[in-house]
Amino acid sequence: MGRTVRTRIAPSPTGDPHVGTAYIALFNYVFAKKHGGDFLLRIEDTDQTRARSDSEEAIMTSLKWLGLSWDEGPDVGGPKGPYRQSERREIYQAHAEQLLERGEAYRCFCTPDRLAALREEQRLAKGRMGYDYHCREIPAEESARRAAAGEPFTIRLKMPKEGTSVMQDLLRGEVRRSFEELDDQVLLKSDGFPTYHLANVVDDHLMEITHVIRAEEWIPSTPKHVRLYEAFGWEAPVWIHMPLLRNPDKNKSKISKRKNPVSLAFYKEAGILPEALVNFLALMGFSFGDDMEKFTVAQMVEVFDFEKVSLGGPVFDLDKLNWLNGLYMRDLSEERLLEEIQAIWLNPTYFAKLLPLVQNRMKNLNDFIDQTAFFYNVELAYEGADGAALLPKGKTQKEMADALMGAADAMDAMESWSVANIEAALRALAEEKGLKIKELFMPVRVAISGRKASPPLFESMEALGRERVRFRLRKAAEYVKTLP
RNA sequence: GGUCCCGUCGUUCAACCGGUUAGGACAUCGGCCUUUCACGCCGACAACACGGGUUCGAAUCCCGUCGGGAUCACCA
Repeated sequence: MGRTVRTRIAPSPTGDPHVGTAYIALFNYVFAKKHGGDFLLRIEDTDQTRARSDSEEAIMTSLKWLGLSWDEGPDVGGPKGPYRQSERREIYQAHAEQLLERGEAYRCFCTPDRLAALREEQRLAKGRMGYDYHCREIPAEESARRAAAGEPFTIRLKMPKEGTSVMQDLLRGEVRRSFEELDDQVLLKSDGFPTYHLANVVDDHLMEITHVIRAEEWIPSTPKHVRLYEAFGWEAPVWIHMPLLRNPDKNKSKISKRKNPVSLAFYKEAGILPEALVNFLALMGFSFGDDMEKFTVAQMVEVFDFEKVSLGGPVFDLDKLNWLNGLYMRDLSEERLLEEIQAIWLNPTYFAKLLPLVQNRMKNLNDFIDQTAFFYNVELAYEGADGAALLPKGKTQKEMADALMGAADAMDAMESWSVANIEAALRALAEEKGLKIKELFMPVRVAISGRKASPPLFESMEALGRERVRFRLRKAAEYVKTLP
């Protein structure tokens, strides 16, 4: 020991900052601080096709909002930078090259088509899945010649074909897995970018990460990482796999945006205080001791120990979060309470957004309150005559539930949140579902405003924000199933 | 399906490496407080997945079964 503890959170900027990211970040942060170590932020943007431009900044904003600040990262820099993987391409290429020279890896010239066909074949045969070593034995000279000739290739790690991989997990003990079921993982893609596996191991080593605290879903691929450390001749970090947050559905599946709000932005819009959210996240798996449930991150740092972490997949339960948040609300000073409310809703910026939407509908100043009420809360009640409009004449519950869920998905899928994009997405959806415009727009209007009469639909949705809109569309989809 | 991980009230977290009427919290249901609601307080309901072992004694240790989850990409 004696080495400074260093942990990291390594999110991929592919969308809205995820509650699971905050969850894992919290434990990384707390563990590092407990041991007087460093917590770093590294952006894993090696997938050029999925990265979203504004996502990285949103991630940083959200983590800061929660009070989880990093000692080194893309914004603050640090001695082991850069902290953005897209800026480290040469490093990965050099390391892949090194593995090639050592005979620990090889070039693979298989096309995506061939690999897809192979997978399909294996799936049908119900046999062993994974790469068939097709290119593993290509002689070095031939491999070099084909590469030089411009033939596209990936670089794969040579895994042992037999034997057992052993990994020590701090929380779970020894985890063994036979090499026979592990194939030769691609390390460097044909576009020259590394896969997670390579980038992650290289960076963790170069950044001197001592403890890898990540989600359980990584357990199956950890043997590949262990093998990589061996291939490089490096010392592996301590592995710690946290349980996965779960949906409140029957099976407790891994938390997902189709079933549960997962965006940190949603919780902020829902009026949750950051200290309550982070406290709640801590409760997922961790017990403070003495039945204490309300505590700060600083207090958690004091007492933290992985022995106080349990492994069952915790269900993310909004009820308890809201109760906890209420506790924090009551503790707030009037000054701070006022500040918070002003910051989120009662501010000129937000008013400026809403006023144009309702001005010509107003007969007096007080109408503003009535007509914009739905912009200031999260969940709407659909009982009553207006709610019944979620189900247009001649349409079935199933059809409309499907359409509303489709709308929720469409809202998520669009690149940037704008009035024009919202409208285009909804028109496309109506077409796709075979609905008349009003058969879709009225239900959507009711879903997001709770009323049949509302300010302009797309502008209202835009002002409401993506997350609340998606939440309401999902809720309306559930509600419509209960309609007569 | 193969492999791996997990398994205490509906949910969450306890019960130190075997001995408890299995505890706290959320939710639910009662009651008190209160013009109402909320808060607060009091109370009720409610769990060791199942089957074998080991042991004087098992929620706790071992094995099996069942259940759930994750994973099997040129995504992370």
